[in-house]
Amino acid sequence: MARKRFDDSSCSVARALNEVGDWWSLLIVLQAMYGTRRFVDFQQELGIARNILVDRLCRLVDNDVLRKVDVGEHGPRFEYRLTDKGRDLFPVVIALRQWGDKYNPCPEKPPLDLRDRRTGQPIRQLEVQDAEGNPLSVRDVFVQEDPQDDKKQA
Amino acid sequence: MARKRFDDSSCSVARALNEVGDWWSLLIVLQAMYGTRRFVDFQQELGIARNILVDRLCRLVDNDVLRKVDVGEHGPRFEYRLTDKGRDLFPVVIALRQWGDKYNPCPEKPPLDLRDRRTGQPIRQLEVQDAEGNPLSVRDVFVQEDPQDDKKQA
DNA sequence: GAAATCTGGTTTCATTTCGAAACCTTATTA
DNA sequence: TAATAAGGTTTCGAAATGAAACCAGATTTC
Repeated sequence: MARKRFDDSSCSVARALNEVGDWWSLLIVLQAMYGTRRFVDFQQELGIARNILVDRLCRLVDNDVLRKVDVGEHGPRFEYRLTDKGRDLFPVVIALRQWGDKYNPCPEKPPLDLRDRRTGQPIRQLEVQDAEGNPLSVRDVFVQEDPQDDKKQA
Repeated sequence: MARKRFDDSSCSVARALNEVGDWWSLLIVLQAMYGTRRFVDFQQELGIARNILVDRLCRLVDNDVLRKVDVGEHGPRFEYRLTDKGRDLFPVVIALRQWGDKYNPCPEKPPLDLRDRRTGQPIRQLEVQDAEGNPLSVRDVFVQEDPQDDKKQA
């Protein structure tokens, strides 16, 4: 892909977006979190063009977000399953979902109600927190400059 | 834009990606969180083409993620500032950053060290939690079906 | 055992989008 | 008066996208 890429960027957000920052990749990961595993199912549930889906699945596999597993006992069958790295996108997806629910609720339906399987309770609102668990806003944080200048521990 | 859009999608993640799900929008928001406000600064710091930047800024303004403020006392001057909605993308950005730091660390530099302005301590790792604050993985959650259909308990 | 089907793709091609560079307009400064 | 700055717009070639047709191996159906 010839879009400007950021493989080399010193910003890890940019590098993360490099892997899952296009229109489809994160939706594919989301579908996978819902349990979708097979090519045709991704295709139908997302309504994505097949060639694009191939491209994205390959890229996600290359980036170790998904694993392609041959389950073909009768006929060609493959499954695309989340890796640990892929599952670790859970907070990203949840953060996006909560933001979407807050600012762009669907007028008809209520938002999807995600709950803890164990207790049946809704999950908590994600928030950025300080070391003690107090909520932090954008303005409450700063970037600690490279501590190698002043001799700090490693 | 003629990419498949999801304005109508019942999935709030899809609707969120609709607003900030392209290559540049979230990076613009990130820059804004770092304090960038002016057109030329976004352009130079991100290395984005000017026409694309115009398009994305307009879209972010339309979607109420940024506000365009005329600060032109002498000559044309505008600032693009985060709205509350834009600032609420903070957890999304942090989730992406932490994921990127974990799986795609920059080999040379250490990751950006975000700290709490008040205490100087690093911020906490984001995690999805249940009502009591215990961590939840993808597999620990389920989608509560619309409770009006069947009278189920949790 | 031949035909239709399912799965997981490729290929082709028209339409969009991207990115770079040139240009434009208003206003300020040298 | 000329040069510069800010914030765009225009143009154009290159790349990505999406739809639909095609393909190939294996399998069920008749």
